[in-house]
Amino acid sequence: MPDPPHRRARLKDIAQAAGVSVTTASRALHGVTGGARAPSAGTTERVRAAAARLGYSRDQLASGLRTRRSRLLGMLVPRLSDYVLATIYEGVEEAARLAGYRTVVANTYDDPDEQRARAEVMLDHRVEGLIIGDASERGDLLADLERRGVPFVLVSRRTGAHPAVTGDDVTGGRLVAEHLLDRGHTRVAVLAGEPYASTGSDRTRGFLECWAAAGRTVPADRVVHGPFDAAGGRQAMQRVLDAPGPLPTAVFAVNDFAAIGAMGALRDAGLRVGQDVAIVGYNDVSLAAELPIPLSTVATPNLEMGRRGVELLVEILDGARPASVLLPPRLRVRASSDPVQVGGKTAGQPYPTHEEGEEER
Amino acid sequence: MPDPPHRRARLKDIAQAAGVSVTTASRALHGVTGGARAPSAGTTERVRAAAARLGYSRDQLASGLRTRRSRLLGMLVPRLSDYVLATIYEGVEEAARLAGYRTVVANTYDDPDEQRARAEVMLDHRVEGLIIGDASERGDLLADLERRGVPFVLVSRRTGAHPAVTGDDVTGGRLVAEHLLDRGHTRVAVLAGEPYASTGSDRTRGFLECWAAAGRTVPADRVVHGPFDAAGGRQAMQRVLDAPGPLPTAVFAVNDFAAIGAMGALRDAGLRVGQDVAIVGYNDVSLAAELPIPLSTVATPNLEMGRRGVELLVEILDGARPASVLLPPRLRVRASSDPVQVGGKTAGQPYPTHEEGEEER
DNA sequence: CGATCTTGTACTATCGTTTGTACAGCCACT
DNA sequence: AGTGGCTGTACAAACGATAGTACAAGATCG
Repeated sequence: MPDPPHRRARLKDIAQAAGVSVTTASRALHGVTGGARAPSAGTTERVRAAAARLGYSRDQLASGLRTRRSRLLGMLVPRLSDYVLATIYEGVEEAARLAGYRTVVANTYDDPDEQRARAEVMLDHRVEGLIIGDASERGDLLADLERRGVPFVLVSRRTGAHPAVTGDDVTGGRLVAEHLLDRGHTRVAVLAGEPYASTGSDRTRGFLECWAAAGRTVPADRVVHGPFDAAGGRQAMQRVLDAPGPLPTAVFAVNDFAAIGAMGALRDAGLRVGQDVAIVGYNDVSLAAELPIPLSTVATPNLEMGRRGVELLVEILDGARPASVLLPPRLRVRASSDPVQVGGKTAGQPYPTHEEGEEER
Repeated sequence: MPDPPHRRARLKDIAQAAGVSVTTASRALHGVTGGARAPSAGTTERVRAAAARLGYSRDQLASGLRTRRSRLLGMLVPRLSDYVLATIYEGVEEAARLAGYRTVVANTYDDPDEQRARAEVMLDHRVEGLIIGDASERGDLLADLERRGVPFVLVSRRTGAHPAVTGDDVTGGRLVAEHLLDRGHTRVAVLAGEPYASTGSDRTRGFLECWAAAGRTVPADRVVHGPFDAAGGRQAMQRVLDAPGPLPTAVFAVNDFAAIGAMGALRDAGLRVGQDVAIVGYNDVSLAAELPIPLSTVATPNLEMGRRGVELLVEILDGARPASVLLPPRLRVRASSDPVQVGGKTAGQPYPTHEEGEEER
């Protein structure tokens, strides 16, 4: 027999069933705060039983209205179909749950207007804080939020002095440069991602600084911006290939998917990835190790980033002013930049080989 | 100068500023329903102006409490870092917004307990309906929801007679079988995905039925179950390669990421994808076309699936009993199953070639 | 054995919004 | 000129839960 449709039990029903007042029912079900007294053990037991029997569950809308606490955190991402951000969100969701919060998430497609609109909707829902995964140099949302006193943290990308949890992208870029220098490369191209995202620009900067420190240069037309996906990587790579001058022997793509797209473009141009051209990506997406030509890349602790983001935000909600967090990157060398792994044949001079990619899981 | 921290304007403040009652302010800001009368044009204008000036925005908690309408839809997914589900969610979010709803989403990791727990939390938040992207043969959540009168639709996977929006996976499997038969393959393996998910099992069934109809059989140990990701695909492929008997000349993986993992395993075994072994995936993820060896696959309209899911749910909320929707799949032949595209060399006998993969965007 | 303290419970106001109804003013009509 | 119909506004009661406080009963003390 179906229940009367959509009639969830209210606290009043529980109280009635247990023969107590709503107040007592409320206090029996959830710990007592403040100076009020707790119901007796017997009463508590009766209320609990009644609640279980009637399938009671608290109405979060009403509860939140009264307590002025939504226990809700909002997250903004460029888009969830981006594996990296989706993974970060998984970390956010997990940590938020542990901390007693729920989360909502919205795609902003890196559009400042969307970003603002989605943030406002979340604030209408009285989220207690925001986790911003799409911080960008454009738009004034962050300054505005700060002025209004809305608690927030950045994850993945940083900008300005706002509290952020990011990978140490400058170091990551440097690791890649060191690796490629170590393998004897001199002509290199960088697929640098979107110019407004710190992830791409920091990785690029770290790379170029290290490269320059080794006394080598990268011509300006060999640093190409483009979207963080396979199609974007393919296009950017194609632009490099179409440019005049000798082809690069190594490519650094600041994103694995862009790297995969670039692999396609290289192959179409008749070049063998890992032999004629080395390529290194960034993020170590789960796919990277499983590709036909496994992709060298830099691992970033994405789940961890999400978790730490929530922790930081919770600290801020508790009134602290925590410092930003930089998570260490880790180079994973695979066949795409290591001719030895690809089958022994070397491209040009033989490179020294050393295994760095110790797996963790 | 910072506003008094965290003090959003309430309707009362607007009313005061405009010199009217809260009632009138409420009616001026949002259309009037029922038998009540609308404020005059002048009043409405004054209220609107005050609201804009004070930066008012309705408190959804309070509003929802009073109206008993949260305008919130909940979606359950196995995990958002699964590209396919993330894309479906993008469609859901978009359509929900157009229909005046907001959405929340939760990962269930295909765990029945998580699934139930997350659904309950959403119902506590008074979501008006659920979009279930992780329907499985296990667990009794759906029957339970139905009994309780909770409106829901399934997307991506179907089960039982519940209203669902899915791809026509049986037909999709058949398309792949026809393609491989057409190319003259006789020995085939199927990487069939998780046994509890209709996506995998329907695609497998469609494939096997068509294959059988052509008078060919697939030995039981050539139909291997496993996770829908690259690592799962690699493992499943490895199991096929390790089995006794002659190697298959074609592989159907019911998921693109599994197909990519399988490509890795094949390559490790010294087999050339697209020449020695044909491989076809499923979903046409954006990566598939950009791979070094572009992957043949079956395109499923994922965004559309999400959108239609919301439409169906909204119809249900309006009291209708809409029929399930099957979206047509589309075969995209690329180099991984077409030796001509791979560079002219054929594996065994020459196959007829025909281009089917007209792009849309 | 009466006064005080403790303990458990209920009463009541409140969060911000919406909505049924009451009411005051105004116009037009007979 | 009196009545009826409109119109625009305000009052007050919800929605469901929580928190401060008041109050009744039992325990404890001199």
